[in-house]
Amino acid sequence: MKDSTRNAIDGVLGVDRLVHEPARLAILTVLSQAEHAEFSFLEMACRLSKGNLSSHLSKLEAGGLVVIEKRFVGKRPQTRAAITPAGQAALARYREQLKALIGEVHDNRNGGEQR
Amino acid sequence: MKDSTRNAIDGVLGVDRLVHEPARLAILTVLSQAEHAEFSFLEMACRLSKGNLSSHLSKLEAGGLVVIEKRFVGKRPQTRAAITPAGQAALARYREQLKALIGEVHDNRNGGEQR
DNA sequence: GGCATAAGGTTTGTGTCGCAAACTAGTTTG
DNA sequence: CAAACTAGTTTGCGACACAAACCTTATGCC
Repeated sequence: MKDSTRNAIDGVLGVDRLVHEPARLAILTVLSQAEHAEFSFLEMACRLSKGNLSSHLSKLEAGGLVVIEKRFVGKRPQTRAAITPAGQAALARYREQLKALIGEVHDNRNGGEQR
Repeated sequence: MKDSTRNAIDGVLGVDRLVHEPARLAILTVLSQAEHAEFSFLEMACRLSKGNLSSHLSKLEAGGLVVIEKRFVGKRPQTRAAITPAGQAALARYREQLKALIGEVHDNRNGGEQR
């Protein structure tokens, strides 16, 4: 086993579970591409139910990766989310960790047996 | 939002959780590089406790992604694991899904706001 | 006005999971 | 023979993801 692969594995074992969860990864990815997004947009873009989206946003907010802004548009409440610098950093770090694992494994099935 | 990004998100939301779990991803990655690996090797290579490794291997086996071979070496029992074709396929698919998400997002913060 | 429907979310309930600690079984060492 | 080590498995528990139910305030429609 290559040392580089080993490092990649060490990396993946330490991924931030807050980012790793697919639903939240989707949310963060969308948010990383826009200034902010409103609840119903995320709901459709990420194909999440309202309940699910709500709780995931709460966790991301609790972790400081996004900020939630609540306001009124006309008489209706509207929730918007934006990624924070910490969120951008966490996402970038996550991408590096997974790229290390995914990218550097070539399909060389040379793989001699251990011991 | 780019359509390609949307597809990537759709992909990530449908990842196989059996593969997605970091501990199991590490196990599969190691196994994908060798014919087979024994329990104690995986324990160290993936930095997992015996208990953890045991239960993750059981789940991978239940899902058909690995096969477990038990045998005796001298008087001692030995457990070895090997990835199955289905496991290779699942891992390959997983890599594609995450590569799509991670790879194709360039850090163009052009991201006009929605609506 | 009165009633149904929808928008915009939040709260609750439930099953699953990951992890650590305890346990089992047999072997080697002192 | 007792203590310690190898090689795992089982159990207990807190955390979590998802879905379903719920809440509150508009907006039709009659």
